[in-house]
Amino acid sequence: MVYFLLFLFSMLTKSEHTTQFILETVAPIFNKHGYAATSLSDLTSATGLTKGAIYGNFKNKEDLAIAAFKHTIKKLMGLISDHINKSDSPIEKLYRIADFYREYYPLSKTYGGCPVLNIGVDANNQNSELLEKVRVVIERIQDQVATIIEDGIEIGEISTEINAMQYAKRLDSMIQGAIFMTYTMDDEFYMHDAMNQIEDMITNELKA
Amino acid sequence: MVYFLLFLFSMLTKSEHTTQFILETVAPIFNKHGYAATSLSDLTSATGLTKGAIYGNFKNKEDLAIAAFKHTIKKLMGLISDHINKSDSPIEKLYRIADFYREYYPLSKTYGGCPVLNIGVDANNQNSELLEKVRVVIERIQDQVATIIEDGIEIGEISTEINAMQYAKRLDSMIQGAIFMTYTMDDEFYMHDAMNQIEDMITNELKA
DNA sequence: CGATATATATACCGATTGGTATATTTTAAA
DNA sequence: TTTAAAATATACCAATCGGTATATATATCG
Repeated sequence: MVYFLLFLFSMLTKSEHTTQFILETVAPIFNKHGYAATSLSDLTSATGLTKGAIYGNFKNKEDLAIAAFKHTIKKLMGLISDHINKSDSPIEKLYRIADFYREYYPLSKTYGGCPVLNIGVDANNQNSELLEKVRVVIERIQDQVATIIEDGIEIGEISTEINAMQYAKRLDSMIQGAIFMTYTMDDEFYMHDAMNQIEDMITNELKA
Repeated sequence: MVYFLLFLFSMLTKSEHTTQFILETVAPIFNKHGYAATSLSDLTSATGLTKGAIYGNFKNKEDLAIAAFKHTIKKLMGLISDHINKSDSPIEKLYRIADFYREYYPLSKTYGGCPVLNIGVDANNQNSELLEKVRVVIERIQDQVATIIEDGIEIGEISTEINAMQYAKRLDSMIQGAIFMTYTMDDEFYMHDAMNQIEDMITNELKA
């Protein structure tokens, strides 16, 4: 009975809540330190739980790292989707992507950095399963941007000359470069300059 | 006597040769796996030496990692300088930078990846001393590119409208983004597309 | 409440970690 | 060739690693 009421209100059982709590606490640590440099003791001291609790909710360290990555991605993708979908116009959505990333440095810091960049670099040559998850996320992001561009072409907002997927990849690459530079140099110039450049590209290259 | 002859021929004593050998063997490992994920046993088994030999040549693991990073940077910077300096014209030098990076993926793989990207991400939130070395390298690269642009402005090859340092940072950011995407997706499209874009920028924005 | 199931804590495992003190080997110079 | 010094190997250290078996505590439900 109590279980049913709990389920109605929060959609989470007590144990599911613990799982979520672990993910939320642990994700920034994996994101900041990388897989190998994150020890179980880091995780127990951060959560205040013991290894027993953690291994009761996750099979092993790798499974936890993968779940933590997915957890952060889900949150970030939700935020950018919300921001983009405040407009219906494809070209406006593209401007909104640039607008979103202008605040990405302080925002992503909350999650311990950009998970695509950090886990992407960390997993390469190290953890093929985690790397595959990053690749899937990148492909999903690019598909979404390419779809926006294609929609824009269809309704005549964007030039028919544009190769949607190629352009989506180009934008993604520029954004990731700006993220890396901003974090490494601790200087938001890179992010803001890249977004200025992307807005110019939308105006001068994409607009029909 | 024998020492003097050795010095004449190779400019390296036996022990200096060992130091160089360790660096050359160890640098790609640190570059691929990151600092924390590289263990002393990885290094001893790769070099065929023992911990005694390694700690006889380097103070500790961190010092070795820093020396290894500098070692790889020195080699890569030498290669790009050689490539660029085949031309005297600033605008040609910029085209030559794009040309160099077209082959950067297979080239940098030899060294275990791009040290700026890999160590930059790995050292962030982990190793402030190593991060500082990466920042110094990035600043040096940007200074060199900015100087080329300034030279181009001075001799009338490049538009006076251009902010040299800002443009150097923008190019650097785009290149690093292309490196990250190329490595993470294992797809040279990103690198080649970015270099096409950069060549267009040189032609359409920089040229006087 | 009492019984059962679930979740968490405790205690422990062998293996590995970075690092060091010392023994041994190799090198350089007389 | 002998000797002193430098370089390398060996053996060891306490601490920590990821993981597990088991004990304990906490929910859940009849």
